[in-house]
Amino acid sequence: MIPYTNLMAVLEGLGYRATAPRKAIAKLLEQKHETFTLEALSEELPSVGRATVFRTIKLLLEAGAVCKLATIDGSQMYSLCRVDHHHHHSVCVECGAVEEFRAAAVEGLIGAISAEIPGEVIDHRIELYVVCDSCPSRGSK
Amino acid sequence: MIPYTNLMAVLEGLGYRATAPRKAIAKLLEQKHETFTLEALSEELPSVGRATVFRTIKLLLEAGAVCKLATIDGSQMYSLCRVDHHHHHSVCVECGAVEEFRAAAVEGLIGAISAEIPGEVIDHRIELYVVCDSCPSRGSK
DNA sequence: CACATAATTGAGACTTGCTATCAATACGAG
DNA sequence: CTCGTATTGATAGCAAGTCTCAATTATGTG
Repeated sequence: MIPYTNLMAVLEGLGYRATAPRKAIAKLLEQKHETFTLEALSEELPSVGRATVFRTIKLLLEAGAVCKLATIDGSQMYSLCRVDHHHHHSVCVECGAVEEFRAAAVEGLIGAISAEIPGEVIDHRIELYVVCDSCPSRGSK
Repeated sequence: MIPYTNLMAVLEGLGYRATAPRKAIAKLLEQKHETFTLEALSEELPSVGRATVFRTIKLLLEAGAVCKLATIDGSQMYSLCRVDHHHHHSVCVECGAVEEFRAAAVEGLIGAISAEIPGEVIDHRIELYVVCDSCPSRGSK
């Protein structure tokens, strides 16, 4: 299965019902290439109740189809995952565009650092904040 | 100046007055080797108003003497910085103990990744989640 | 040291982001 | 088509943090 191009299928695969609100959310998300906040998403879907938007994103988060990221100032934002393996994100601080990357080197580095710090490393979080090529302050290359 | 062993001096250096509430907060923080939440900190200092605790931590955050971290589930926590250069954190998910590390390799890696992703990397966030040696599920080594 | 004054404090109202409740509704297996 | 259960949405609630403003306190100056 190509995992996250069909969010409704992901939810149905987990036994959730295909309701109209969920379909609307899935459809909107599949077209999103930027980070979003739950509040903003809810505003884009006035026909769907706030609580349902929040609940559905939570389901997708548990399913691994959506990631929760931290902004540069620490607040929360979300992003659709287009790959199903472990990955990290680079986020444009101006437009919110998200890229997913998987650098084998990252995992190697984590391993190396693990050896140097006390305790057992069980998880990690890496986020890069960028200004993307199409944003004004860079000019389109 | 050894930067963050004397938090009150940091604040005074920035022109802030040495008030009793600030001294109490500074003294408590200097002894903390674990992450904390603002709420918890406020509870530990019943003699200081909630708003003042929050405001003072915000000043220390701006001064770079305190860092804001994300828990493994994305919520916020804070930690005293004991070094004044760029660094990252490893946090014990059980007891909250924080270690600061600076791996030159990290910066090298970020540089290498920068070359591979579109846009200009302007900042990054790396956090390791560990179970430290003195926590029950590891046993003290 | 006493004063003037500007910074600071604290109680509590408010905001923001998210979760829980529960009666009404809609999905979908049979 | 029918029924049982999952789901919905309006709203109340909660957690974390900020704002307001009158009262208080630190500090430079005389």
